[in-house]
Order: sequence, then structure tokens, then C-alpha cells
Amino acid sequence: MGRPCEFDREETLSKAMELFWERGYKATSIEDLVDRMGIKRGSIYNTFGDKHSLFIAAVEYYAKEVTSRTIKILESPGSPLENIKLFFETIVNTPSDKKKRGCLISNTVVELAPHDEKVADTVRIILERIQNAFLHCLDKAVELGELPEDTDTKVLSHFLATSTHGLIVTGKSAVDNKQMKDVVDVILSTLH
Amino acid sequence: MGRPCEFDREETLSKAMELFWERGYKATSIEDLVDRMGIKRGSIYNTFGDKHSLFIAAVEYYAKEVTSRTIKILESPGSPLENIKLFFETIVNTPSDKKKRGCLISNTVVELAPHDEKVADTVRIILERIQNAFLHCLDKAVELGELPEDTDTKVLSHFLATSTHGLIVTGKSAVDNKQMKDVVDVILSTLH
DNA sequence: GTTTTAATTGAATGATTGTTCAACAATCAA
DNA sequence: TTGATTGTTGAACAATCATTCAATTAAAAC
Repeated sequence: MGRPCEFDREETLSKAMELFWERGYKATSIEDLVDRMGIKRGSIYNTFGDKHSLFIAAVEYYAKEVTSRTIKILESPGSPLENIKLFFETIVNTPSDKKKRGCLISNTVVELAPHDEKVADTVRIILERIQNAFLHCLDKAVELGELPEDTDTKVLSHFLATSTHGLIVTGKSAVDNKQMKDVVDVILSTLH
Repeated sequence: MGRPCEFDREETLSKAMELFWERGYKATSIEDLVDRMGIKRGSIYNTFGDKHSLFIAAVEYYAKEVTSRTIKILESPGSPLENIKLFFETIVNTPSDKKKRGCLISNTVVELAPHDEKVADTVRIILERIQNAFLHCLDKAVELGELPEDTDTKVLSHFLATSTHGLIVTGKSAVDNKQMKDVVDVILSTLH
């Protein structure tokens, strides 16, 4: 009962997420959010609580919408090693203007995680999800004979997760595409 | 002539750098800087200009004092491959509380470089310096027969620079030391 | 000792920050 | 129709932000 919402919760949250993704947490003001989300201050506080809560909701939305889609590449049927290759090619083939946003999770790790426990916990769960996707993918590769039986898949999954971070940071500064493709080749060469 | 400075420029700049390193640009206020640097607002503006200029000075000071020291590991005499190993071991062996600060350059790439051309230029030069150090180190390794003649040292140097970024971001979130050591082993395994 | 030059100081600036709130509007149950 | 309930709205809040400035202090030049 009561007056019904005039906006779609997910739609506005998506817009907030985009803004945090582009600018980071501190550099995004409530006024910026009001402009982008298309709803008034009161409605934001009413629906999402304060800025900090909204940010965490945005990060979780990012994980659900963006990260999940990337993880699905690793989980798709077919050759696991080919999927991992596809995963990194997707990162490299992102257009350079979008590449400058990097990844909301990596950005958050750098900007907030060290000083904000709540954010750190939120982000840690998402990072573990990515790492697990790598691990399962590698395990499947061993099962299918694409990797030797004695492969240390756990260590390799940690390496791939770290490499992902590295590529994203590199992409945010000097965005030389050939350079990044070469790096991906070296990363993939560790899987043989 | 005129009244002499009562503080040491480098000493206060060093303190400003430490604060930016710990908290980032946006999260550090002038008041925070006044407290940490031990000089009044006026003296800061007098000596370093505005906040943005002070930050760039701090980044350059970081490059001169911190980054240079790390690069010297790569340039020191003896086995180049051993030096690279030492380089990464230094990163991993940083105590975990200090590891959360990460690297001021990486942090700046993520927080500011995409939106701030002046900062981006400053940082790009420093990143190129690191990459060149890797390159020279690898070239020397080829000369000394530690790496095969046909090694693509340029590509490998890009890979090592990217890996450095990756390790630093990983260090800022879940700081499992064994995990990071394992990753370093994989990184180093590409050099054989 | 007077003048000149520059650093220090603390108060004040206006802009922006995140957040709250009272008045109003729209729906539902009675 | 009348309350109850909830969303919308825009103004207002105190706090903090980066920055400026006039008054003061200290040294060097004359």
C-alpha cells in the first residue's frame, strides 16, 4: 500500500553503478548521482540508504551483471583452455575508452578496500568467485587431458587472477593494444 | 633574502607523499596534510601551490625515492635473472600492513590517470622507467647466456610490468603471503 | 636603524560535501 | 469519503572542502 515507486530500482542502481565505475567512490557526489540516476536526493536515501550503502549495492550489482557475464565465459562448455583464452581476449578487446574505467572491483580494491572493512568483505567474496571459476576451469582442463595430471591448478588459478588485475591496471594507463595482446600470450603460455 | 624557511622542503614533501600513499588523492584533505606535514596551510600553498600540484610533486618524489630504489635492484651487478627474482621477492616480503598501501603509482593510475591528463603524463613516464629497467635487465640476461638468444625481451618486459601491477593489487585485498609467493614462482617460470 | 623581502599565522572565504525533513501527492483499506 | 501509508519534492542543514589574504614576524640589504 502507500504511493507506488515511480522508478525502477534496478534501472537506477545500474546508473549509479556506471557512475561509480567511471569515477570511483570519493569522486562521485550525491549531486552527480541525482543527475545520472534521474531521481531526487530523497528517493535515493529512501531506497538505498546513505552513499556508502548505495555504493555497496552498486558493487554487488556490478558483480551480478558484469562480473558474472565474464565468469560465464570460463564456465561455458567446450575447451577450458580455449575459454580462458577467450576470457583474456575479451579484456584486451574492450575499446580503449571503456578500458579506462577498468573493473569496478579492481578499482574498489585499490581505492577503498584497505580502509573500509565492509567494502573489503564485499569485494573479497567477488574476487574469490573469480578465482574459483579459474580453478574449476583448470581442473576441467586436467580432466579432459588439456593439462598434465600433475598440474598445480590452485597455484595457476591464483596466477591467472593476479594477471587479470595486472592487465586491467595496465589498460587504465598506457593503452597500447598490441602490448596487451603480447602480455596475454605470455600469460597463456604458462598453461602448457 | 627575506625571512628564511623554517622547515625542510623535502622533509615535508615526504610526509605529504606518505599520506597520499596511504589514503589516495581525494581522501586526503588539506587539513590532513597540515596535520601530517607540520606546517600551516599558507606555507603549503606558498611552497607547493595548490593540492593538485602538491600531489604531482609527491608522486615525483615517490618516483625519486621509492621507485628508484626498487629499480636499482634490477640494475645491480650480478645475475639479471636473480635480480628479477629479488625484485618480486621484495614485493611479496613487504609486511602486510604496508602492503595495503600498495604502490603510489599503481594507486594513482587507478584513481586519477583516466580523468587527469597531467597526472597521467607524470605517471606514464615513471611506468616507462620501470618497463625499461625490466627490458635492460632481460637484455643483459640474454647477453650473459641466462636466456636464449631468440628471447623476445620486449614482450617479456611488458609481461613483468603487468605482473607487478597485478601482484600489488592482489596484495591490497586478500593478503595471503603463500599465495603471492606461488604466483611469483609462476611469473619467474616464464623466464626459462 | 630603516627598508626590503619573504615566511608564518590564523581567520575568513565561498563552494561543495552528505544528510535530513516538513510539506505535498498518490495509492490502498476501511 | 476518510485515514493510513508511502513516495516525491525542494529547501535547508551542518560539516567539510580547497583556497585566499591581511597582519605579523624574521632575516638580509642599504
